[in-house]
Amino acid sequence: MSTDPSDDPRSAAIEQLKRFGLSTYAARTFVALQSLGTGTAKDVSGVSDVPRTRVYDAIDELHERGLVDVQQSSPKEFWAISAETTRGMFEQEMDHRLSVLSGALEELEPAHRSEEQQGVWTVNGRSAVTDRVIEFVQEADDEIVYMTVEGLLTDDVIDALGTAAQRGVTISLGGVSSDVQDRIEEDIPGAELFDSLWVWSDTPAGRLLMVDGAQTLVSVLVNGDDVPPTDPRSETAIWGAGETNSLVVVLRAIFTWKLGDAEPPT
Amino acid sequence: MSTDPSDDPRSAAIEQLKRFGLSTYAARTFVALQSLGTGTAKDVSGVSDVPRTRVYDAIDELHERGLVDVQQSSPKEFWAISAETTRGMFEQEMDHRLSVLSGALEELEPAHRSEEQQGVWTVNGRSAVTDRVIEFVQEADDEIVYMTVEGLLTDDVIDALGTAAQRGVTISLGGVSSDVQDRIEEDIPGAELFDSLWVWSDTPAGRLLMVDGAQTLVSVLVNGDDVPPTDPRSETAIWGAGETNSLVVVLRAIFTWKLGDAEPPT
DNA sequence: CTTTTTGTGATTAACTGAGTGAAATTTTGG
DNA sequence: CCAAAATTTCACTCAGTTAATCACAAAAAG
Repeated sequence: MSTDPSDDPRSAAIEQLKRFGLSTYAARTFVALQSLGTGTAKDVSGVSDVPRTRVYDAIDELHERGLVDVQQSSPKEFWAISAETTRGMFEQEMDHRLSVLSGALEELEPAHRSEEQQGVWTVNGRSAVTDRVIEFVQEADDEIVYMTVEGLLTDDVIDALGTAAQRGVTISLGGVSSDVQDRIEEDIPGAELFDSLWVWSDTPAGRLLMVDGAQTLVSVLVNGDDVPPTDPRSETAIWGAGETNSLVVVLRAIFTWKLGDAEPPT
Repeated sequence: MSTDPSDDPRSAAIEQLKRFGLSTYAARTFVALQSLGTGTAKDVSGVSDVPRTRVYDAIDELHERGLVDVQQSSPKEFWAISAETTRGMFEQEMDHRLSVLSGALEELEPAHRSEEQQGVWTVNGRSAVTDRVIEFVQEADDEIVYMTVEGLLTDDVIDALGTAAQRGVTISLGGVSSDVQDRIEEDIPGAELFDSLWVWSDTPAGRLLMVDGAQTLVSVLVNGDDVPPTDPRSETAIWGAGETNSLVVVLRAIFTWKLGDAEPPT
């Protein structure tokens, strides 16, 4: 609020640079140089609130990272790389770090994951919930039942469903308004569309997913205490896995009944 | 050396997670959970050296970020998302932060950059040098002279040269062994290849670039004090811009003389 | 009902990093 | 060539953050 990116590009940039691992002085110095293009320690100190005597350390840090070039004269002059080059620089570093991380994590990952579970797990945040949905959809073998409200049927979910459909998975999709039905029929040919099962519209409804009758997820849109309802963080979900998981059992019963499926509950 | 990623995926992962903004406890906890798949505070504390009573705070942090799901029971159980999902999570966050950063920086960037310069700038590190080379090549209008040693003629540089060639820029390329010449002729049709100008091979040679007779760069491969010669960091360059820049004047003189160009030195 | 385990909160210690100032070096002007 | 001013480097203090420990409340297990 106090630092809206568009309001004050300075603080926004400084904030991000710090989070990318620069010290406060280095971040401030770089931003100052960015607007100056070129300048001495004095110039930098003038527009950046960095003590002049500390500008040199900051420059060292930046020079090491390749973000600033230095002119060996007295007074020394400093030159910041372009915004575009900066982006490329960090992009590369992040790519690298991501590879290291995921490589290491994969080595640690145990063989078996998320088979039979007793309890029910909770997830916070829309993107985390979406991730979980996609994960489950990707693991589907036979059948997917997915009920959702308009806004939450995003492209990535549709993609995952489409891929599953091609794999031969039966897909039942509920809660979709007629506007979007055309698109769905195009992207997911085999999908069977059904209407919302119950009083779905006036509640803070989210999504409802069942995969192979053994993995289920339910989400709601919370009018959080400090979070506006439009905020992506305002979605919370619970999920459970395994034939005998309580959440799974309940949802399977409901769906089997309502959709009039052939399979009887176990 | 003490923490080779492949030697110890644990510390490598923890290191990266911390750099991505997690606290030490959160990082350790996540890594522990990653190898456990699922576990209680006690379990986590056992394998991670995190005090048991602090595991809960760490989990809070991770749950906020969507990296861990929680089971509301007693004892609470925790579940870490898969390595793949973790990567996706951070990838998305980094993408976003990069956009914010480069957006803010572009707003700050002054109109004019790197026109006439008096001094000579220094750059450290191979990637930074390469960036500068590409930047200059992209700004070329008339003529590029580029002399380099084999290993430093990477794909991205070739791409940039190719683009410039299509723009109608004359390209002279030196120091390329006959092996690579075929490839060059294919990628950069108009390029004129010439042999190394002088005793180029036994020196710690790097590259030598001149653009439009007004922008030049010279690099050497330093056998750094603490840096092995193969290390990408071991390249250092100086560059200067402007018709009257001293480095530019010297190099232009040499090239004009050696290549027998029509243009006389100013 | 007692004992053990689990979860929450408060408190202390250690450390990193921002900020300050003095000393050494270099430049500039006489 | 010398003196004054500025530039640069270095050492130190202080504050804020975070790791770590401890004490206590709540809940399960026996």
